[in-house]
Amino acid sequence: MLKKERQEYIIHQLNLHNKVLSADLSRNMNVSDDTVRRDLQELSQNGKLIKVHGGALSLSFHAAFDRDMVYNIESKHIIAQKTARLIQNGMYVLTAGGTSILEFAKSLDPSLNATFFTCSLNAAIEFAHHPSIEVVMIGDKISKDAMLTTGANAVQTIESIQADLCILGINSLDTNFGLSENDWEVVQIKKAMIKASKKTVCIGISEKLNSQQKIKVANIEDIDMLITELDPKHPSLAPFKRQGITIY
Amino acid sequence: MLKKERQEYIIHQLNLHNKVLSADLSRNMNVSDDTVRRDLQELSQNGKLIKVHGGALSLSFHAAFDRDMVYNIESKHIIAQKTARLIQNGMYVLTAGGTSILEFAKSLDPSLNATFFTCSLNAAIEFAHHPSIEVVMIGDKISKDAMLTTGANAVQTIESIQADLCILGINSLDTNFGLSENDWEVVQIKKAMIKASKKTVCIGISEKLNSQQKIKVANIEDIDMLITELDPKHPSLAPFKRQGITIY
DNA sequence: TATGTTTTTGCGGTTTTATGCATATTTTAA
DNA sequence: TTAAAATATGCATAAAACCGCAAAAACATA
Repeated sequence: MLKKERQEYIIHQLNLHNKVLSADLSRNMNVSDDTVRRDLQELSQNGKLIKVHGGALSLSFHAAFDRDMVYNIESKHIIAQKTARLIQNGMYVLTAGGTSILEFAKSLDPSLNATFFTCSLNAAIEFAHHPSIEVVMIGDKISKDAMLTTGANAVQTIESIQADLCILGINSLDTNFGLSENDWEVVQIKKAMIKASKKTVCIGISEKLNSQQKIKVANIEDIDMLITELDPKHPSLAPFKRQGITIY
Repeated sequence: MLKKERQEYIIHQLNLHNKVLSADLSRNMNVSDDTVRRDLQELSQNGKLIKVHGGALSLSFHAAFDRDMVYNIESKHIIAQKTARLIQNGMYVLTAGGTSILEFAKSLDPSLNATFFTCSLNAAIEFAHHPSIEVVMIGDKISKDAMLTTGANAVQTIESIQADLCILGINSLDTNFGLSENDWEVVQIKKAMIKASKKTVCIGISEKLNSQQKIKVANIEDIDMLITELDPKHPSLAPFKRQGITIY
């Protein structure tokens, strides 16, 4: 069994069960404990899983645990404020979920009048706290991992909207592969959102740039604008600018 | 069960019930008391919970205590547990919002398999924390006061559902005037929910009984069951029993 | 194909961690 | 005050992690 094969198997098992035991892995794959441990270590370093004594846990497991993670809060604040400046009175805006979106919702000008459509429960609640904007929740079955409504019904609803702007949190953005995700259902939603909007804005911390995930959401040319915590002139953003994306 | 997994479980239980008993934990997780104690100690040191003799308390416990609802927290717990017993595997359940509903969502048996439809953002989030139930969010414009989706679209969606049970939090219930509310939009939603369900259950603390509000949601004969914190035999419930409502 | 280089892997020995148990002590509640 | 329950403490044990190291495999390159 090849290294890459093994690691994919591990991730697969993790997606399936949310946890794996080192002993199980080494037995099932017929390799030594050390090899498994090295695999887990590597995957952990690449942020693919959480290594713990005796095995590993999936990332989504940890996410709920450390919701007080103050790690990137400063960056997200900057992003939120930049993004908030884009919204003008009377706009119709589509948004998905993610921490960046939540932060953005909190940063909106209190006097703003606009209409937000969202699939994210948490974003909807955040938007609803705003005194004057209108919030429309797009209904469907809830995907528990993402806390988003997903499914044919949601997609259909989105298709019936003509929005000015679509704001998406970045999971992975790459100049070649474009915007990608690893949850098929969520991808369907985001694709529909992009299609239903005149402009698409991607927001997220720069860490998420130049990485790929399993499923493509959009080609790089479908993205109109990119907002990170970095100054628009920052060299690491130049490749995206060359692809015709407005950096803000 | 891995250490981190256990600790995750403990935090989860705390978020749910605001307190945990060491004995319960060690039994549910099949580990020794010592292990649980060490976990609690570690979590306490990391500021994740407050350790007390016999178990632990959630950090937000005191915050929750300040709120006006604390007064009724015990009652709501009783109501929630009674209501949870009504739900059986395979059921389709419609629910609106309210604190009673939220408490109910937390009390569901972890092994339950059922499908919940709701207009309430907070309820949806609560339901989505459950490991196995399916949650469908009914979409539409969000009413900021109630944090519910309301409108023609939501009503139409509800009409397309054939539910076994409809669970409504009581705002006001009166033997003559029936169930009433003071928000017209919310009334439309609740009416639709009752119509779309085989049985309608009203839950809420007994304080809400024998009061009226502006707009009627349903006649008293449309209510099949009433759940309060009181014993079913309590005299103040007798008038409702006489109207043919099952008291539980 | 041969050859040198890098990567990957498994092994032995050591260290660390996790857990349960026995026992003594403290806390709780009747 | 007293019995029961919960906690702390020290210890034993097994499992897992770590650390080099050397063999094996994969790779590159002439």
